[in-house]
Amino acid sequence: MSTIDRKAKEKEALKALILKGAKKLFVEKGIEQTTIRNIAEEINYSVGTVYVYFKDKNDILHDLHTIGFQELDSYFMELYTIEDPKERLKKMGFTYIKFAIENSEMYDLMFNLKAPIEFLKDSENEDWDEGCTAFGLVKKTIEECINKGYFKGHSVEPLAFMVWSLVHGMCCLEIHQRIKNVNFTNPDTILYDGYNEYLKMIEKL
Amino acid sequence: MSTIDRKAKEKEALKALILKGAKKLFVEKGIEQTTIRNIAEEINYSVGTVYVYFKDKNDILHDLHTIGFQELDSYFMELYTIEDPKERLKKMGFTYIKFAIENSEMYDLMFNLKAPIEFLKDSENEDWDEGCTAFGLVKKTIEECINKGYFKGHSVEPLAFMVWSLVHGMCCLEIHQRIKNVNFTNPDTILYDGYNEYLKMIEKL
DNA sequence: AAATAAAATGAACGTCGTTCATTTTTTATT
DNA sequence: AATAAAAAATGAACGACGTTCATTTTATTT
Repeated sequence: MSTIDRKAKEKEALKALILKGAKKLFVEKGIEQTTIRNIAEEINYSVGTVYVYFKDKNDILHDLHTIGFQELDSYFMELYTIEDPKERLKKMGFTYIKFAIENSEMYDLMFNLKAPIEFLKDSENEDWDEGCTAFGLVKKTIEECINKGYFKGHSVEPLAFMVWSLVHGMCCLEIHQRIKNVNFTNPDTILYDGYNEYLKMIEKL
Repeated sequence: MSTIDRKAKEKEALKALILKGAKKLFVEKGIEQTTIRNIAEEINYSVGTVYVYFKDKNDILHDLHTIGFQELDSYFMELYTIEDPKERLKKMGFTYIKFAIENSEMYDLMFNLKAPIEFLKDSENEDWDEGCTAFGLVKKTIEECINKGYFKGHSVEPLAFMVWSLVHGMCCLEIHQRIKNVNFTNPDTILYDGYNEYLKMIEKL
């Protein structure tokens, strides 16, 4: 059945093509401003074809959010070479922020927008696997820190949640333009300055 | 000119009525799901009337975001009685989170959505006054802490930004449903547990 | 070459934000 | 009190959105 195999591959290819076109437009002009018609036009297919391969817009958004987590993983790759867990945790914050700034639309989709979560509700698996994996990395690193004697008096999950919230909050304020519109003395460096406070804090825990 | 005065008051009243109707529907069924037609129907006016009093949907959203900050102020009122700045900073985090959880749609509008910021660009005043005032409160409290000898080695603005980001991040993860979909051991108390880590952290700074 | 199956299509539906010529109501003038 | 002028309210209409599905086009099998 080589025909069936080829067909399956073609279907996968077109699905990937749609996602590629969608992502390009999302990055270019924002998720909200991108329509299904735009995506279809971008890849020279009709609107109807998009709906052959995806149930609805949420379906596209969910797949794209999964791709986003793969890209975040590739950012995190460089962290695996860092032996000391505390050093890794520090660098992780930087990498996370870097990803958010360089991929703000994708970041918003992954961590803020309703679409990917709404899609979960309609599917059989209600867990947010991508989030679990990413957060698991933070938890694991903090666990290593605690095992090494750092962060005395702290619990793994609550502390991991706090650290995640801290960098996530910075990223959100930045990408939602709440920083440059508040009169910081140094609005251009406040993200970096805030990250340095994070480093100092880690040392004091 | 009592007629003119009355007219002005009537205009203000109808504008407030539209905002009240809009807010009710926003809270009930979400901002995205609320249409101008919904709002008009809610207050028994025509669609056209809404556009007599507001330039567009962003205009409504911006006014509502301002109202949101007034409500946040009322939450913050209880903080003014706290003399010790460090104690006040701790409580401020709790109050902030409480507001976000109890007014999640308004919170999203105030701190995440593009609409209020986009509206600023089209107006003469580009500053985000509401945000400046709210953040000024955090800055002032931290400044008092530093003046009292706390937080040695830290700078006011970067630290204020970090603290704001920390609680903001928690609120965002919660209201965007990224908490309950990550397999926390205690998903129901993780917000509270995370806040407690925040308290411990403040003590160690 | 004909029959069958699969894939792609785009017109059409209901709804959205928004506009504006028209109607209704209120105010000012006689 | 009747009329003219001004202000306020209206809702049909527009283009664009996500989505559907009967129809057409293309590919595969007989």
